[in-house]
Amino acid sequence: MNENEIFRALADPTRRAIFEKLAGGAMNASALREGMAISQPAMSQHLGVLRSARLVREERQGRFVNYEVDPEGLMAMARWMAKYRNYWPARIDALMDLLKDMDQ
Amino acid sequence: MNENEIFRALADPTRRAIFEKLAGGAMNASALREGMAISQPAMSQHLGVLRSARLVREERQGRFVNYEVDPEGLMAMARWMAKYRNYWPARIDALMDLLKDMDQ
DNA sequence: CAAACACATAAGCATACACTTATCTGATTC
DNA sequence: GAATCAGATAAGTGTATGCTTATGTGTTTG
Repeated sequence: MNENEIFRALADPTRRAIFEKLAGGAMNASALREGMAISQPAMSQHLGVLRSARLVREERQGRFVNYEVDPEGLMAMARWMAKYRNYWPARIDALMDLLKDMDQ
Repeated sequence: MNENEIFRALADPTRRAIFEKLAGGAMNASALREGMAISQPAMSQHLGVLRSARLVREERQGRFVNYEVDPEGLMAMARWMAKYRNYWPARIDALMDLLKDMDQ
């Protein structure tokens, strides 16, 4: 699927920090920049990468663009992990089985 | 933690292919190369990256080195995902709670 | 409608990364 | 112990990537 984009997106620590911040609540790009020592274009580019990986989604609100976590990316990651559930400790194995069920 | 190494390691499609192959059963580096159009040094370098991310572990056997999936890397990934369990669909949420319990 | 604002895109640059071709290390076998 | 084999390491190279400084696009406000 788009595993490649997902793992590539998360391979960058700045993008993981952005994602983590968004996980704390939806925010626009300017608000995300606060306390992050990152230029406006860089933020925009990072958000673009996260968005095309479906880890994040946007919603225009006037002249602001609100960003929030998109569960789709996390789901795709879980589906990838589910393939290797035989390598999980026994207690986790049951969890992954359920995950697999969702794999419609 | 070593999330950085993990996501970086998995960002490369060749390394994911190697990991997937190892998930099918332990193998030495030469066996891994079969049908993979990859040079011996490239394979060795990829295995080095996967190993330092703890996605894979090795065991010397004579002049061969046997590689296998190391559950530690997958666990670390799951722990990362668990942080965002509030963004998972309800049914998955319960799974992630249990996962979090393992987080000793 | 002009200025200001939020954000995206363009273009250029320095570094990281995946590959290559040697070469080295360590183990086995004749 | 010399040749061979499995694998690691070294060094070099092209491309991807994350950044920068402009500049562009769309929206709001005076």
